[in-house]
Amino acid sequence: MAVSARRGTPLTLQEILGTALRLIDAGGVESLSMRKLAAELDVNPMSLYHHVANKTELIRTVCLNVAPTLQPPADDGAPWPDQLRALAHAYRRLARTHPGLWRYVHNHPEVIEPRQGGLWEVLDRILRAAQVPEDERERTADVLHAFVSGFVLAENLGHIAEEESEPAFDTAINLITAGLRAHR
Amino acid sequence: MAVSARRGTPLTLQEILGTALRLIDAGGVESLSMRKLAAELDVNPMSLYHHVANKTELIRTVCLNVAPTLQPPADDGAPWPDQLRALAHAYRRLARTHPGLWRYVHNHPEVIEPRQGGLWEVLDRILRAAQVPEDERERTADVLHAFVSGFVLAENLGHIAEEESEPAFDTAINLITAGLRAHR
DNA sequence: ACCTGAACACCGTTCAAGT
DNA sequence: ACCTGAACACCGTTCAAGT
Repeated sequence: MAVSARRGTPLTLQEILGTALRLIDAGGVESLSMRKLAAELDVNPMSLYHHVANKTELIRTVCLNVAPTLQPPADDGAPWPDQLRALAHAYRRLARTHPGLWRYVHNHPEVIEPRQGGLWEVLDRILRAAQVPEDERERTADVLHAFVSGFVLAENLGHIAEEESEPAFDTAINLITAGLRAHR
Repeated sequence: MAVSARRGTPLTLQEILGTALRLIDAGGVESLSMRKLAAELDVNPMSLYHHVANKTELIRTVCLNVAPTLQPPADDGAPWPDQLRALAHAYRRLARTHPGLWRYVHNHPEVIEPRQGGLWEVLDRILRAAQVPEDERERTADVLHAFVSGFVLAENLGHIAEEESEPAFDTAINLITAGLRAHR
């Protein structure tokens, strides 16, 4: 059995992932160390390696657990600009809930490869509704994703003042929809 | 005098900065360590601290040295969409010359605070030419910067396929100019 | 003035040993 | 099966000592 001397309960993967996410939310991925995580769990650092191959895989697992939290809004029949705004809003919300983790994923996109979550399907549907020609749709989706995540990252890093946040988000979405409309 | 036993020449700040930039260009900021840098310079790790306060300050100095390399194109009287494209192009070029360093700055904007380089002045001039109303100009500049750097980061991270790079850049710029025009 | 070696407080991870 | 301690190869940085 060999339960930890310092704890009554055996260590579980869920416990590890939960605590890791908490530490990441608190101080960003940079602040997460295997040794600190183990201390937080009141366990020997090396015990973690019985549940997880290494640090990279641990972070990746945390990411893959959080990713499905993004629930891209379903097609409610609203005009496409409204749906685009709603999608961007959902994306931004997730980023704000886990800023450190989101920043990590954004800088290590390979972690979540291939493009996960209904996000890309929904985006494609919206671009179709916006009558973006088929041969430009994927490219346009890439560009829009880069634009919105660029904005979200700017916010995340405090590059955009708190009280400017909402009006700037409006400006961003309006610019995109106006651009798409003109492109039609 | 006390010149290094292993080297004939005394260590200079310029030499340190140059080698640091070379290592960063080769492997990103993550791969730069004081100890590796010292080894590359054939010097004791601790000698570096005679020329530089610490690692963060070293990287910051490298950044501040590279930043002026961005020469935002001067006002040549061309239509504003062309000037906007040229500005974005210059920005993107710098990012491609030093991908690792650019990524670092982009994720640590405080390094270059306040907004450096003629970039922001030029951007403001262009938005004026595009007849963006005065009270929206700063906000719009923030959004455009976030958009373009979002795109550049996506490229930087290999999120956009090599052969898609140029057409995607076109799509990005066209979307922005179309959006600005409609907003007028 | 400039350089250095030893030392400290951190990392991630391997491996052999404990229950 | 699960946990652990000692050990290794890395970090950044301080400090006292060398020339």
